[in-house]
Amino acid sequence: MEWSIQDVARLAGTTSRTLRHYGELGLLTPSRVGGNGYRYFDQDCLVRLQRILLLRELGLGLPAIAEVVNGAQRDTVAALRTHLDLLEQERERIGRQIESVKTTLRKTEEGEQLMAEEVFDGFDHTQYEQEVTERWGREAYQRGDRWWRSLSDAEKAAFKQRQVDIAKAFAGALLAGLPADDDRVQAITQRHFDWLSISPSPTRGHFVALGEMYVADPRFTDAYDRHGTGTAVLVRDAMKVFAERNLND
Amino acid sequence: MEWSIQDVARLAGTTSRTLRHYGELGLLTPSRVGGNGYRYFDQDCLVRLQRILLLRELGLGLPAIAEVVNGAQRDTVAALRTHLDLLEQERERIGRQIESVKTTLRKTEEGEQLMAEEVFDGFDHTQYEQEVTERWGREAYQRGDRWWRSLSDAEKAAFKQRQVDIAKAFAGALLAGLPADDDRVQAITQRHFDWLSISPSPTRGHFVALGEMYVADPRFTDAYDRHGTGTAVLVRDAMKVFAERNLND
DNA sequence: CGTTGACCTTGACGTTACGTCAACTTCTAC
DNA sequence: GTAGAAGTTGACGTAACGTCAAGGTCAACG
Repeated sequence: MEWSIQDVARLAGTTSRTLRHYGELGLLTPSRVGGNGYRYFDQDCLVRLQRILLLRELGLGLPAIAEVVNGAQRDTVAALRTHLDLLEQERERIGRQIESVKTTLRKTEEGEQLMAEEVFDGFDHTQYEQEVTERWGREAYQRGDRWWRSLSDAEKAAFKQRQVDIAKAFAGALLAGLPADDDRVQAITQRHFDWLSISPSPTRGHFVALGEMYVADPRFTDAYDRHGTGTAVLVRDAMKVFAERNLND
Repeated sequence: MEWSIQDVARLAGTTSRTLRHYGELGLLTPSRVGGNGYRYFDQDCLVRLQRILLLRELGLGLPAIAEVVNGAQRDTVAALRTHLDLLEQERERIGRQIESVKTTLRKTEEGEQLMAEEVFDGFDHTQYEQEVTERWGREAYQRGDRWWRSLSDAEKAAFKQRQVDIAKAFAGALLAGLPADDDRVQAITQRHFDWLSISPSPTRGHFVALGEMYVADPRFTDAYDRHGTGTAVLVRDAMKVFAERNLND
């Protein structure tokens, strides 16, 4: 089963523009892109979109959402459980808001003095951003951290050095004016892929999304562009080509 | 009792910048401005801010919120009741969302096929804008009703007669096959507008909404269609054209 | 009395998450 | 085969603030 971009937009109560936007950010990659460029989405995409919209409603920014749905939680089921938790919390918050308004209503009717804090109980919903990133951040961080700390100092240094070497190689390719689909660039991308594959092996969509993140997240672009401005963009393009040639979804 | 801008920001879980922004838009004027330019807010301001934040959470744009809190609902208590209703609705929507996610969770765990519509049940929260403006229209009608009952019998009779004259004129135009944007029809609409303006002068949106009410409310359609079937529809269309040409929002 | 630090002001420009054309291609259906 | 709905990629616009910059105000403490 497969849906067109308009189908999905209507189903989710959003617009096709929004879906394309999410595509650009590597948030929601179509499961299939036709030879004509048309985007098609499958069931997994729908579940992913459900998660995205949930997180958005909880007030998270799109980059934060990207980190959550791309990186951390490979386990969809666990992620959905967390979402349920947050939704319950949200419902409870609405409940507190209702009580607030009821109080305001009653006291206004009776001309009674009302207390400032109770007027706004349940109104601050900026808490979620923290809560969510904390929850997922902790999890992702712990996984990464455990792995990282399991390395010896020499291994750590080697890992860092490999990233620097690869970044330099990309920067050199950029300087030489090589296109993303050049064989030599793709060879570097293979090294890059291997380097990333030390952690659980990524699918095609995953790899492409990772590429998009490079140009979106300043932390990553810095790591690459310090070796030459524009390197990060080349890396992303090269990753896209690499994914199409070598990975299956 | 009086609060500084920072006090209010902290109480409401927002920022001072936001409060200043609302001030610029005429959404929330400080109850007092010191000789030094400092803004101070009293209890009424807090209640007003509560309403603003509520409407914002329901997805309304700031101009729409301005219309609601400035224009129509002078009666704070009635407004708060409406808000309570909307909040209950919102809570119910969250409930539907929770069910959606639960379904997704269960079916994902069991590897079952999931249905597209149920994945996104409760996700579209664009409905509120409509709902709120609709209610605002109803409320405006009720205000009109109170005004009506305050008139003497003679005044009521005169008012009715004018309506009948206008309705007959519209019916005649309909019989002659004139379109809504015909000058003669628009002249009648001007009379109609003047007739309505006896009650507080309407904005463009208000006038158009009133037109829509004519075809929705049987009490009104009767009053016009008795002079010829289809008159109410013509009236609505003519009002729309008139509003576009002569009224500003 | 001076100064330190928290708080206030008014601009003015930056940012996020899309909305909204524009210009063009592609599928669907009579 | 032609209309019309739906798709594409840019590119620019916008709403609701965030974020400086440059400066005035106020309580308090030494």
